[in-house]
Parts: sequence; C-alpha cells; structure tokens
Amino acid sequence: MRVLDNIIQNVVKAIEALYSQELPIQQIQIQKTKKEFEGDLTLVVFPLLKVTKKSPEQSAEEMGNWLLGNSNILNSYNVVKGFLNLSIEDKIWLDQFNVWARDENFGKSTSSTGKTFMVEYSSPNTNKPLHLGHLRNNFLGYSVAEILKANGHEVYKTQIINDRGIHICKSMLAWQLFGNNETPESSGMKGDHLIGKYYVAFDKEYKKQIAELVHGGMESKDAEREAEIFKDAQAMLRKWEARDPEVYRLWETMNAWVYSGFERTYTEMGVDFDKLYYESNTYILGKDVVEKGLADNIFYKKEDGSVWCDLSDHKMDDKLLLRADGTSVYMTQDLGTAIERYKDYTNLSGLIYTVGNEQNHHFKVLFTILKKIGYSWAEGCYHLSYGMVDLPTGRMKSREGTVVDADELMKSVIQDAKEMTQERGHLDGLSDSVKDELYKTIGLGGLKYYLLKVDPKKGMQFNPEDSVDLNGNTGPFIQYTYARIQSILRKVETFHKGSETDLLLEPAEKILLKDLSEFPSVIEEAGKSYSPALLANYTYELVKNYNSFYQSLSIIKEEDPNKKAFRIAISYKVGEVIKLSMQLLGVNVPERM
RNA sequence: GGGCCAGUAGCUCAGCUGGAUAGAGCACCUCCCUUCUAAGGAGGCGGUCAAAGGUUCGAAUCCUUUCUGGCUCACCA
Repeated sequence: MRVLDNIIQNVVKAIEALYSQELPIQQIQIQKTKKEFEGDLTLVVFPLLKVTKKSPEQSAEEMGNWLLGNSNILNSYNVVKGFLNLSIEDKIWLDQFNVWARDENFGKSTSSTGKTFMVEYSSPNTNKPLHLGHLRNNFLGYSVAEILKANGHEVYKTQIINDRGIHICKSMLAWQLFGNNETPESSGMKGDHLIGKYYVAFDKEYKKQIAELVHGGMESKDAEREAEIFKDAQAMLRKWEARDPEVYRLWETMNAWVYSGFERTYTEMGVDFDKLYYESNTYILGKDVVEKGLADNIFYKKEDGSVWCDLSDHKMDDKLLLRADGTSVYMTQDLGTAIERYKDYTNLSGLIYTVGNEQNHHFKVLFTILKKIGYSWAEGCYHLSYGMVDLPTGRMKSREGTVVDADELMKSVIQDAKEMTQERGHLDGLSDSVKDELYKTIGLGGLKYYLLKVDPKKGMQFNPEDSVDLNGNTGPFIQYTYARIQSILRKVETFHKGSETDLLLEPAEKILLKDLSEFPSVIEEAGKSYSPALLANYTYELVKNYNSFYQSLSIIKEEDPNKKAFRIAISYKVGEVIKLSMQLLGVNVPERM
C-alpha cells in the first residue's frame, strides 16, 4: 500500500500549498477507480470543498494539476464531477511488483505482534456424530485461527468437549438396554455413529413410554418426568457423579469410541487442536468464583438459597449462577472454564469462542459477569457468532431426520469431485493415490469454500444437491486457476520472479497488480473482523481477473522477452497468493486438475 | 411482551467506516477450443436495495417508525 500512502501524503501537501490549510488524513477519501473510468486511484473531493471554497470540478482540477506537477508517481489525471481520477506510472507499479515478488511471505504480517489468542471451535457433544452445522463451525474456527497467525499473532486452537451430562447418559443407557454388547468393531460402525444410533434409540423408547403414560391419563409434562427410562437416565447421571465404577467404566469405553470416530472426521476435515478441555473436568469449576463473588457482594442470594447476578444495569434479566441445592449451571461452568484458560495461558490477549448465534445472549452475559467480577481480560473475550446453516426445507431437525451428517456429506462431495474430474480432468500419468488425493482436495475444497465465502454472521442456505457446483464463485474454480498457472510454470521450467520496470502495462496486467497490492490489507482486515469471507471474496476477484488476463494475452507465447518474463512472473505471484489465501481458509490447491 | 440479528436480481450471495450508472455466480439466451488446462473467456436478459419518513452536496449504507423472518429472554447444555 505504499502507492496509496504516497498519494495521501501528497494530497495533504497539495491542500497546504493551494489553500494553506492542514487536513487530518482521515478526511482524505481515496478509493479504487471504478472500471468505467480511466485511472487507478480516485480522490473524492466533496469532503474538501469546505477547505477549497470552490466548485467540485474546479477543486479537483486544481488538486490534479498540483499533484501531477509535484508527485513523481503520477502519469495523468482526469476529473469527472467531484471525482479526481489519478493514473499511476507503470514503472511505479512494476517497482512495487518487484518488492512483492521477492517476498516469500507477501501478504502476511512481517513481524510477530507478541499477542496470543486462543480460538475455541467445534466443541461437540459426545452423544452423536458431527453434522453440517459443525462443519461450518470447524472450518470457520480453523480458518480464523490461521488468519490470526498470518497477522503475526500466536494462536492456540482449542475445544471443550461436552462429554458428560444427562444426554450422554441417555445413549449409555440405551446401549445397555438394547445394545447386546455391540462395539464399533463388531458392527463395523464408526464409534460416534454407533453412539448416535443409541441416542436415537433412547429417544424412541422415551417417546413410547411417554405415549403410554399419556394414554393412561397422565399430563404430558408429568409423563416426560415420570417415564421409566428417563428416571433411569437420571439415576445413571447421579451414579456417574458419584463415580460409580461400573457406570464410569462404561462412560470411558463409549467416549473412547466416540473420540476415535471424531478423530477420523477431524482428519478428513483437515482441522486440529492444540489443547483439549473436557467438560467432565471443568463442570465443577466456577463454584468457588461464585462463592467469592457472593462474599464480595457482586452476587446475591435468594431466600431459597440460589445465587444470582443482578444485570439490570446492563438491561438484562438476572442470571442464575448456583441452584438452591448448590449445583452449578452452564453459566457457572463457563465462568470457571474461562478463568481456567487464563490460568493455563497467562498471556492471552484474546479468547475467541466460535459458537452459533443462538448463544449470543449467553456470551453477552458471560462476558458481562466476568467484567463484573473484575477480570479485565474479559475485554478480550469475543463471541465469534455465526448463523445457522439451513436446508432449502428449513432448519435441520434431528427429530425429523433432516440432519445432514458431516461424514456422509464429505464423502459425497468427494465422490462428486471424482466423477466430475474423471469427466474433464487432466490426469494422464497420475497414480491412483494421487488421484484420490486430488478428488479430496477438490471435493472438500469446494465444500469449505462454499461454507466460508458467506459472511459468518449471516445465516445461510445449503442445498446438498447444489454443493457440487464447480463454476463461478466456488472452490474448484479457484483451484482450477491455480492448476492452470502451475501448468504454465511447468512448461517454462525456469523463470525469474521479478521483472524489468520499463514495460508498458496492458490494462489486464495493471488490474492484477492492483489486486495484488491489496492482499496484505485484506489479510489484516480479515483478521480484525474475524472474517474468512473477506479473503474468499478477494481471491475470487483476483482469480476472475487472472482468467481474463490469461484469455486476452499470451504468456509463454509472447514474443517480447521482457513482457513474457513479466507475465510469467506475475502468474507465479498470483499463484502464490491464491495458495496462501486458500491455505488460510483451510483449502488445498492442486498442481493439476 | 423485552432484547439481538437479518430482509439487495427467479435462486445463492458481495457491496468495508455514506460517494460516480447497485455488483458477482447459478439459471436462461448468443458467441469463442488446429492457440499456454473451455472446471475458462466475451456479451445479453434480469432490481422500487422489504415499506414509509428523516439527516445532506450525495443513502442499499446513518436515524425513526412499520411489515416480514430468525435467534433469545430456562434452576437444558
């Protein structure tokens, strides 16, 4: 962005020289020149009229004239209404390009910020397999972590595994009742899917028992509490909390099945974690904090003995922190867990929770209470809230069996990629294992890109049948362009990464240089706003422009050796930027496809 | 009922702190492979930016109201 800085400084000087006024740089508005107009950067002069006291056209004309005479990077200018369009010398662009070309880490932050972030994502329950919503969560969390690293931060990826509670006992109990000692080995099922099967089995039996009770004349609410199997599950939870050896052993065994299943899913997804927290270890945390808060009069106790936090000064309802019987709730645990994490990592600048937007309120309350207690680091806590993934038929509902399973979805996109690639790919001479890797790259790349290109905050629609889309704003489109570039580079064998600087640039070349110039600030912005979508959309724009360049100009067939060298060099650099950018999204790029 | 978020082309989405004639992709219709990978490119069709007011040189963007949808306000996690 050195070109931009140069212009801004010169605009300040111009105003000083022409109107004897000093203007803060925030008041200077410079944007990319729209395609319909000639120029590279545009100064919007409307905000300057107060200073110039002249018409927009006249002001722009005066500014342009001064800048052209006093800046050594300008080539020409033109004025359209209140817009001053500035053209930068080709040589300046090429000088810039040579700087980027030499920089292996172009786009990333050059130095460490010294800051450390913890990013939490995934955090599944251990009673059923991962689904489409988890995919968005995992891809998002992983990508944000990578983007923060690219911004020079140190990052720890973590998750809290919800491995205890009544819902876990439900699948355990159903397995005891109906399982006949079925195991992942004996059934050939992935552990998490096996457990999920018994969770469903519990629900089925539970409903049956409720129906029977209601049929016998009971109110349905009472029936839900009185059903035998439900009471058994509660009893099992009490045993678990008392560390009953038999229940505990069963719990360990079944969780181990789930973890080995999750492990395979995570590997397939391409995500990983640096540190795991288990709810079975953390659910007791937080009580002492609440007790201390009570002693410090930050919280209060009701007559029944329950402990609450008054949030009326934040216009929220009071929040329960300890039940009358002294047991804790979700909020209590989360308070404890957050504090634990800051104990484990004393230098955290931020703790980012990748959790769906249905928990917006929960996190608002959590952060507020942490601040109330007096933890100043709570300022660095951030809820990376993302919208639900809906099907064309509406929300996924497990009761209606419309949940899209993560493993199955990944399998099916890879299969789709295989069929498409066999139809039109360039796979001569590749071994089967390389081909299989390629199908995975394309299928999963398409899926990840699809889920990440949408602004995280927004809800999105997902049509499993559309996911195989390969044209337009998709992962495979970007991958294809990368593969194309690699094909060119293979043909030329050796090349220089830089370029001569006395070339006359074609419009298509200049557009690419402008795109490249924005890459560092896109990474920065994506980091600040925790938005992989910004990177995805940037890369799409870059790739579109590259394809246009590719189509309209010869590269290795260009006769002028300097032009040829530049076009190869810029192709290489565009390829590098695509690769890095996709890496930050967790998407791989293939050498050929 | 209170709070938060959203509503942009037939569909899926961009549009950053207000700036030029609101952009892509899909779908539909034309063209372009004896030329570096056609999973590509060039073009066409398609809009009252939910509605109404307001703020100003200028509003999809900011403010107010209304309508519609989602989430939430659990002694579930």
